[in-house]
Amino acid sequence: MPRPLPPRVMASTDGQPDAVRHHLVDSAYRVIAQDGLTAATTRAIAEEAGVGVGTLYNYFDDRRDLVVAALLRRAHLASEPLHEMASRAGSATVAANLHRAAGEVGAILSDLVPLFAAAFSDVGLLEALRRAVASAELPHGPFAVHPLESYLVAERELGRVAAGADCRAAASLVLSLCHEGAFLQFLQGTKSAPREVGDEIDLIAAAISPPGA
Amino acid sequence: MPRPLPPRVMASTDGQPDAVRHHLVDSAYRVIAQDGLTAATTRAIAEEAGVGVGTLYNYFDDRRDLVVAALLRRAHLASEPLHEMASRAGSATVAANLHRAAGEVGAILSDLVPLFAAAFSDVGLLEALRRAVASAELPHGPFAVHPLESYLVAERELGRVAAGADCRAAASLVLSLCHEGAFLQFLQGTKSAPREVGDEIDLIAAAISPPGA
Amino acid sequence: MPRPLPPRVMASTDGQPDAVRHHLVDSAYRVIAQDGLTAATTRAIAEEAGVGVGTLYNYFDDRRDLVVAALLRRAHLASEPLHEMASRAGSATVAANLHRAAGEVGAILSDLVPLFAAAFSDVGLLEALRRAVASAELPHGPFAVHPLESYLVAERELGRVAAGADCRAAASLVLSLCHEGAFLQFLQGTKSAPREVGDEIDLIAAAISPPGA
Amino acid sequence: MPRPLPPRVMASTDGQPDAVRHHLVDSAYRVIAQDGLTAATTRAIAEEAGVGVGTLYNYFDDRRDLVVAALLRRAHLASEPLHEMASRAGSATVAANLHRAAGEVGAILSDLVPLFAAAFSDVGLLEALRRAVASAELPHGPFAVHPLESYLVAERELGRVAAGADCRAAASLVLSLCHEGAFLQFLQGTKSAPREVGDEIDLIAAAISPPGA
DNA sequence: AATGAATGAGCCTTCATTCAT
DNA sequence: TATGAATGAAGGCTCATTCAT
Repeated sequence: MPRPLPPRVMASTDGQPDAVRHHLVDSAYRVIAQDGLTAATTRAIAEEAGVGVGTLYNYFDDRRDLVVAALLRRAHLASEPLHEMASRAGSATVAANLHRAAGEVGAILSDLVPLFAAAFSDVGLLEALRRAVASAELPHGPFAVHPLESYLVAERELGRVAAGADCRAAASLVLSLCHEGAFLQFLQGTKSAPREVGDEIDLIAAAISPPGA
Repeated sequence: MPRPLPPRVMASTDGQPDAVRHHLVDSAYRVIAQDGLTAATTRAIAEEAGVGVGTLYNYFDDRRDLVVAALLRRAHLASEPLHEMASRAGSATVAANLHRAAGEVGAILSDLVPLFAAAFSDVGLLEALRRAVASAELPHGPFAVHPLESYLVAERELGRVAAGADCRAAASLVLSLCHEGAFLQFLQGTKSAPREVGDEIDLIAAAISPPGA
Repeated sequence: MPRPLPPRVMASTDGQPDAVRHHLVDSAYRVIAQDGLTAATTRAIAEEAGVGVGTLYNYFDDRRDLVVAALLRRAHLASEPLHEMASRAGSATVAANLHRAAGEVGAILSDLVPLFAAAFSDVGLLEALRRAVASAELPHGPFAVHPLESYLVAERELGRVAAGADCRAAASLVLSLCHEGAFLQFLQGTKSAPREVGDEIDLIAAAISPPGA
Repeated sequence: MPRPLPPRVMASTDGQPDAVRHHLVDSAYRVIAQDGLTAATTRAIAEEAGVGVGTLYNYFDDRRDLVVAALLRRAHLASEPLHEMASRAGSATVAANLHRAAGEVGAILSDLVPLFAAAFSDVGLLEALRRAVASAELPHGPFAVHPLESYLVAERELGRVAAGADCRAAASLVLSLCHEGAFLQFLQGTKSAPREVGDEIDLIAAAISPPGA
């Protein structure tokens, strides 16, 4: 007699399998984000989700599956806001927009880096993650280069970026900076001040500014 | 329960406590690098070292101690070559030197990033690592910024870098690039081609080149 | 990993959690009684119970919890028969009843003393035991003084014990005797003859007998 | 090259094998008394004794041997003062002397009971202890009955104890009382007040006092 | 298709004992 | 004969997974 899902879960998923999956994936993410991958036991995840342990196995083959799904879904959700970036072309100044973008990307990566980095501890998990990443993401380069590059290209078309500037490289540099910032901040402890990257952004902005500026 | 270390170990350590410690630390490193932190059980490390499990506890308080030592020692060893960088000022071209430096740093970080990132999965280990890092390393910024910055400053004094160039920011950008490259490469699998960062380095080199160049 | 408890266990517990708990507690008792606390490893207890090790942890927080429960439950069970003692007032002779009581208490303590004494070797266990004993038992003095004292008081009211006799002290002496007997017998080996305490009981009986007797 | 014993040990033993044995036995006792049998590891004992672990095995076959020796030697030492008891016959009052004896025996047993009781946790140790006890001690009854009985017999000869009194039984009762007191006090925690046994002693004293008293 | 008790492999750690020095 | 590093069996405990309900 398949008992129905508990009311609380039922309410937010309506029992739709996909919605339940998302609920479980989000619960897994929350546990990992809060207490680390090591603490993300099936029991902890089930508890966070408000379901029985066994239920997890009705939606995922095993714990690894669920964890990988949590990492990827989180990456997807987190990077969504980035896509509006191109629409800012022409407004404010290029340097200001890059600063702002760096802040936004930095916040996103502060979420993601610890998760993905943690996967480095488990070769099996890492391979599963690699397969998933290879098949679904990053077709042309590192995380989220695209939106930022698109923005710079748009600015170049507006003449606010030098005609010959390598927008891809510039975008890539900004992202690298954010990436490393997130990595180091987590390594040094969340309580430490976020890394200051203003000078580096300025340098990039200067490098691609049009000759007359 | 024979007294001396097994011949194989004896041969390479001569029974010197410090040499044995190093041997154990290196064994731990090899296991972690190859199979991930999760696989670095005391048994696996002892086996890799050719030693009984109990022996580990004659040299380290606990597994964490040993793992932290492995990470730090590796970081120390790996970053040593960087310090000759400043001596290259004036030779070849600045761009070429930066490309070369990026290659070297990239190789080093390919070693280190997976190790440190793996620690993100274990809150306790991470804290121990933070303490160790905070007390012994990185006094003025991210990993290894110093040698590269020193090199650029030297070049600036030689006039091969623009007088007003922000050497710190430039060095920091190069390192971020390498850092992210190492991270992504490991995420995508060691077999994948190392990330191409030439364009980004060129952009940086151009940004700091003296006006007339 | 079959779901239900193994048939043998299922048969005697019907799967009722409380019954299973009791089954485990009794198994723990048997191991401790037979082979000593040191031999009462989680594996040994699980084996005696016909259950997997992990199952123990579904019913108890840790080994100590289980052991304490075993000691207390045994004490409870063993001392139950004592409570009918008061009803013997007036029958037979006081001396005969004391002899009989000594025999019964002796048997009980032969069960209990080895268990509790064993706990003396483990400081942590002892403290847990102290807390349990302090909170749940022995409110007015040593183990089981009450029933015996009640009996003597009843006899005093019947005039078969001297009016001024200190029933508490007399009861306490009888119990001390039994206690030490159990201790020494266990120390000398179960096979040795139980200690002869007849003379001591006679002395006590004489001390409290009414003047005319 | 047999290094000599460390100076500190050498000083107090002069290197005499028997003195060294005693030193080790005493060290073992101190560890057991302070932290319990569980804490009496070979390392802890060796440390307390100021010698290397290996040295223990030059004087004892194994840890058990040493522990048994510690328990027995301590019992021997502790009960020595009791032997002067007989000389108190005729002085003060019998009751007072019994109270005093109870106090002294109680103190001794507070030392011994925890040690012997702890041995109950280890069947192997217990058997070794039984053999030792059987061969060397307690020929006629429980611990230290003899001195106390002798004292009472002497008093009887002086007429301060009833002619027909069973001195053995009376002595045995006093000892039982002390024994249980020590046991319970340890069970309830050293900090708890020592058990009050005055009334019981009075009862015994009254039981054996001469008719006219 | 939800559950959670049962399971046992496997983890980290301790410790009595040995033996080359 | 004193030493203490080396050893590995064994201990307590966790946790991914299964399956009867």
